[in-house]
Amino acid sequence: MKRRDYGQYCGLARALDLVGERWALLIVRDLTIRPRRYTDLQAGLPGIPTNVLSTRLKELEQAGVVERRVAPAPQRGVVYALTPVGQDLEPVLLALGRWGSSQLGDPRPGDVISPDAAVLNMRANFQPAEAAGVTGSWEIHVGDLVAYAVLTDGEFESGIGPAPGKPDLVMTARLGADDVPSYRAFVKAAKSGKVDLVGPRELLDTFLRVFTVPKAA
Amino acid sequence: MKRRDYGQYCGLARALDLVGERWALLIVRDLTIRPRRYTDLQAGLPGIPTNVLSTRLKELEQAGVVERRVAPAPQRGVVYALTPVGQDLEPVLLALGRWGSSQLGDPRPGDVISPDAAVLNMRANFQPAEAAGVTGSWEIHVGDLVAYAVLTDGEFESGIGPAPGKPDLVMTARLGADDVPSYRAFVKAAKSGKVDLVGPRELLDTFLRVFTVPKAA
DNA sequence: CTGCATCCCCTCAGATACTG
DNA sequence: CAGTATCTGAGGGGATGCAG
Repeated sequence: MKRRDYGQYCGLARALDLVGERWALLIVRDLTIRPRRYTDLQAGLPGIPTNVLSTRLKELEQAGVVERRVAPAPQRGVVYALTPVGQDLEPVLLALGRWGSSQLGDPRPGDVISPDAAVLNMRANFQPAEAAGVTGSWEIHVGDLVAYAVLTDGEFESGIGPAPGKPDLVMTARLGADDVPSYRAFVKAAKSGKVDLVGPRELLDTFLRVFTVPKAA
Repeated sequence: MKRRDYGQYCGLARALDLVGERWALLIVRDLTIRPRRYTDLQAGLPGIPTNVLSTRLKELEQAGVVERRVAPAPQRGVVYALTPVGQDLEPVLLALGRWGSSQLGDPRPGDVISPDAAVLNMRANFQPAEAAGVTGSWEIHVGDLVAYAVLTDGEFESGIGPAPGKPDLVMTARLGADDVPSYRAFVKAAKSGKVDLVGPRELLDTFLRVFTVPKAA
């Protein structure tokens, strides 16, 4: 299998050789949330041709970024997961995601908003400095989307779906009719008080402090 | 001009829409070092077809990443430079560069090593914590490549060519016959003492502390 | 000499259909 | 569920042409 490459001895060029092909980093994005099956990835990447997904998975596997596992008895089937090398891509995803977010205006009609994107966005907004020593758990509801964040003495974990265990604060955004259920929309709603809370109110401020980027001066 | 896009309301997807096309980030890489002319870019990106370079520059311009300037009297001609938005991509380049470097083995025959790659690599290795309060200037020679780094009370600047002003320390790597003149090769040489110095020896240790990533335990 | 535009070829993305 | 097979067309790779 001849892979075309940039032919430069350069970290950036090598990175692009490995994960620069179309769709590759979006596949990695979905896998950072949790391991997925083939059809999960298809569903999370609207518009990806099945042959491209198939090809990318093979390439990423060969690159040592993705691991193909045959799941054991209970559910059985094929599951794709990130290798440690693939997990090391998270800073890249966050850097790209932050930059892209700053270039992201209002959603255009037809834009899909996936739960994975929302969780990535929350992670990209995470402020480790503000989180130092903080413990707590939050559950986020925006439209159909449910996600959670758990802080254990500053250690951050997040994912799609209801929080594992009982969350300290459940937050449900009250969206306008036209609002798309994104992490952005949630934060916007939360900041303007358009959010229903189940739990202590102070934890909302904590959340906003730890999980949003402060406005530049 | 209809640009295909991922159709996701997601920072990462948007970033890839804007700078995810082939060659785009390598063009940005070269422009982070300094503004360039069309032919400079061609020379720095061996293998890029001229029509692709032309197309990318237009796309990047439209994306607000690159600015096309018509240089005034002295040299006259067209110069491409990064806009502030484009400069904000530096964390992305560094993150990708770091990851890619970790996946970068020995240079393969035919691999080109460009000065831009070397400077990006030095920047990616920069340790702000170690640099706090440090002032000094270094000039690096590896094969034909000359680059410099200047620290002014922790503020970091770097580029291709001889240092502006008289450098505190000039370092020239003694390469083996097979060694490719990369930043990596320089660091390797410097760490093993295979480097000729003009200036105080302690500054070499300072350099290695500030401009290399410490080995993980 | 710089700064592209044009042409041709061919790979690869995109879409759909189909199979173990 | 997890892909493979097949077709089409856009766009990358490479060479060349040409105006300012």
